[in-house]
Amino acid sequence: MNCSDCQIRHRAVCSRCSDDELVSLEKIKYYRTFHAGQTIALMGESMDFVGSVVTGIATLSQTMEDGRTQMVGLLLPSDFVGRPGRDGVVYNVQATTDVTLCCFYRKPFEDLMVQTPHLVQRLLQITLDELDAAREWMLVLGRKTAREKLASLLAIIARRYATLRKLSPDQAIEFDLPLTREAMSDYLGLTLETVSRQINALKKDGVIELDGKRHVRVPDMRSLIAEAGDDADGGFVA
Amino acid sequence: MNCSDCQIRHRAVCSRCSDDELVSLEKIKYYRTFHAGQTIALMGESMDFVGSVVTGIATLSQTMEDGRTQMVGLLLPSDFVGRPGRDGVVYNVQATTDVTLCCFYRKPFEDLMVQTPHLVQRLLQITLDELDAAREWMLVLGRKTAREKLASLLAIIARRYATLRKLSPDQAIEFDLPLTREAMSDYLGLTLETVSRQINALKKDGVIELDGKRHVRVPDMRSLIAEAGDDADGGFVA
DNA sequence: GAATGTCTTTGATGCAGATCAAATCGAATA
DNA sequence: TATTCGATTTGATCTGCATCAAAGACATTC
Repeated sequence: MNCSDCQIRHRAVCSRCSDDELVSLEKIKYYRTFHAGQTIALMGESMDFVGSVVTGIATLSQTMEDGRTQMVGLLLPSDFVGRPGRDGVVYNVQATTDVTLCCFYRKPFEDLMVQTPHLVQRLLQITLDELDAAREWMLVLGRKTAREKLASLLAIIARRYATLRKLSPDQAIEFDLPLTREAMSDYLGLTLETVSRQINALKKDGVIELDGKRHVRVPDMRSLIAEAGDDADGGFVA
Repeated sequence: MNCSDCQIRHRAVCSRCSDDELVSLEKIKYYRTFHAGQTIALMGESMDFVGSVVTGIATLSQTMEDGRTQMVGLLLPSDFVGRPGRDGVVYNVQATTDVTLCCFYRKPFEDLMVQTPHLVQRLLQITLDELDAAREWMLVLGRKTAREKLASLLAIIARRYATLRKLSPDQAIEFDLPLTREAMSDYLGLTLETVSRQINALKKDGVIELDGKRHVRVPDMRSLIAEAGDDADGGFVA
């Protein structure tokens, strides 16, 4: 399996590399899988690879001494993992579902960065995207109500699924929630009880449909986005 | 005035450039000042420069249609401004105090980026720092109490002042608050009344001393950090 | 030195979401 | 089919912060 075989073309690293660069990347590439719930990297440790998510979902989170935790990143397939040029990990990285990563050993990857400027350009753009997402998320955390927070999260996930499956933005979207109520609460700065109540409120109001506890159908993306308090086109990616 | 004359060596752009690169940067550099309260760039517009803050304080913020606003970035002297490789501005950039920017025209700057890989490396590191700060801030917004939020903000500002003035982290720090109560509330996802109450509570408890409404003295950084709920060494930069 | 405007403080009250507690559901296992 | 255990829902109550309202505190201008 080589880079262009990955089921999903990584937005992250090799999707725009030249053939030569792909060959160089191939040499330092390996795949690694983690089980649901498994820790990928722990805050304070050093991480010897960078890479991207091929399948599954992982999260980045921060924890206070007393146990309060806040998720600060949600990694879906094609997202980049790692901090090129730095060895310390500053958040906990955890597999939420089973996860396959396409990894590159960090040291040789960094050597490659020195040789191939355009790889660094690419990483800069990825990082700017992550920064935009983080800042959009700050607005959610700081200023939105619980209902708007839930709608925002569902909209993000729905949008990503639609993109991965190449659906038009108009049609109804259906997907399985990749997160537990608790993980959602960590994402949104709420308690899991509030998450449960708000999801069911959105269901009662017809904004979403639920089949079981995890399967969600969004009949009309626009009304979900309206609930999220975003302007029509807005809304962030990861 | 050339790049190395800036009162503060920009962490942002030219502080580690070679002489050649500095010469190239000089050619596309200019200074620009904004008055307190003035808008530097408005969301949706395009911005024709990147640069860094030489003096004064600027903020990045996002606003919902109904007027709720959340600050997503605080730019202190030496911080980088702009989004290399992109023209759209996705937040409002505003001068909080009078601000001097050291600007580089964006187009030629981007050309320079292609020629000088190490400049891109530098920008990647800057952006990773901003991302770390944004994520730390997400923990503040999502999980901290009003008192902890205030202590966190004061700690950030105090730390930055200490760094700029090269004070040892142990000694008492004194500074003028660069933000109004309202700006602080936008930063922290609170109301200005709550900000006022919590500041006065911290004063009453001896964590900070106030002289007038803006001048703050932190007799013991460690107790402020403890109030912020951070572990001793933790705490982010911008 | 009165008037005006901005920033800040202070008080009273209300409510969204937290907290505490106990069911209920569903999947996996025996 | 019964048992167990994690995930989720539901209910009752509490509380931290928002909201609404009004009164200082300063600086600036006339």
